[in-house]
Amino acid sequence: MSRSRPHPLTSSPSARGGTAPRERDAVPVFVALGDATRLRLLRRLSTEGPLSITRLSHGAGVTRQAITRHLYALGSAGLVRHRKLGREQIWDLDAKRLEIARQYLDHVAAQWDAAAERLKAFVETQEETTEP
Amino acid sequence: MSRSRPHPLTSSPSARGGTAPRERDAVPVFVALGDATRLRLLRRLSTEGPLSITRLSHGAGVTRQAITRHLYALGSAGLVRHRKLGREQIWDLDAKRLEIARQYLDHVAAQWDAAAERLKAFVETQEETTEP
DNA sequence: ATGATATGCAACATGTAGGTTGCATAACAT
DNA sequence: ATGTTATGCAACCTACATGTTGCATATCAT
Repeated sequence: MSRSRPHPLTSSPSARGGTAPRERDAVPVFVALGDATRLRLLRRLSTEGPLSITRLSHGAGVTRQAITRHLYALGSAGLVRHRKLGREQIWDLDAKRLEIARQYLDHVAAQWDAAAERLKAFVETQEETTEP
Repeated sequence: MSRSRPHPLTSSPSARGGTAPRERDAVPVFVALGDATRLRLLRRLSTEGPLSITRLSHGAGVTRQAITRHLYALGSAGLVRHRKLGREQIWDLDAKRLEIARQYLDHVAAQWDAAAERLKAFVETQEETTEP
């Protein structure tokens, strides 16, 4: 959809100016995404907007404290952030870091695109040398 | 770069035909990607082509057994596969599953794009409205 | 002031990821 | 036949992620 359009929110420095995202930077993002509860939190935040811990805990299947930890996990990966609002703590997506994460994903996907095509070409020429 | 071009290998059904990838399916992929050693393995496979366990172990910084485990971890996420070739075990990327993984990433990225724009619009109009 | 609500903090249990070492086995080279 | 190379298998260790419970504290509503 909006895949190759330059984003207005962030000027996307690292991926464009020649500096490809390194594995080291991508790892914590993937780690953060590697949990069903956290993915659900991200989806809720991306569809319902900013929410408090308590609201995010409802229907989550785990305790509020567990949700709190997941939120901080997402936070240290730079995917979400929070602000205090009265006695509530409101969490929302961090657009800036989200853009960076998106570039990681794009980068990985592009790598795989290239690899897939190399693989295709490879298979076409190598098919018979391996096995009967 | 090759982001919006329809892929020849797989006709990208899920992003088009309505079946969006669920979190449950994406989680193991992200888990597999959430490790520096494994990302390096994927990168090597995507640039150097199919390699044996021993070759993948060289310069990896950990033991061969550790690499073996990482490879099987990537394998159970469907990102790589292996075949026996003499006394060697050759690992390579699994193009089919890779395409599915790529769609996950695209889906997530698209979600975030939309959320980012909603956020932008939200901030522009909501700056003063605190609570419902 | 008082009770209800939202969160913070800390201790604890448990599973498992990631790594190691040691030895066994299979396939190759000579 | 024999040594070398590539891998398999298993036991073991350690750190940490995930979840819990219990209690304390801050904020709100009345």
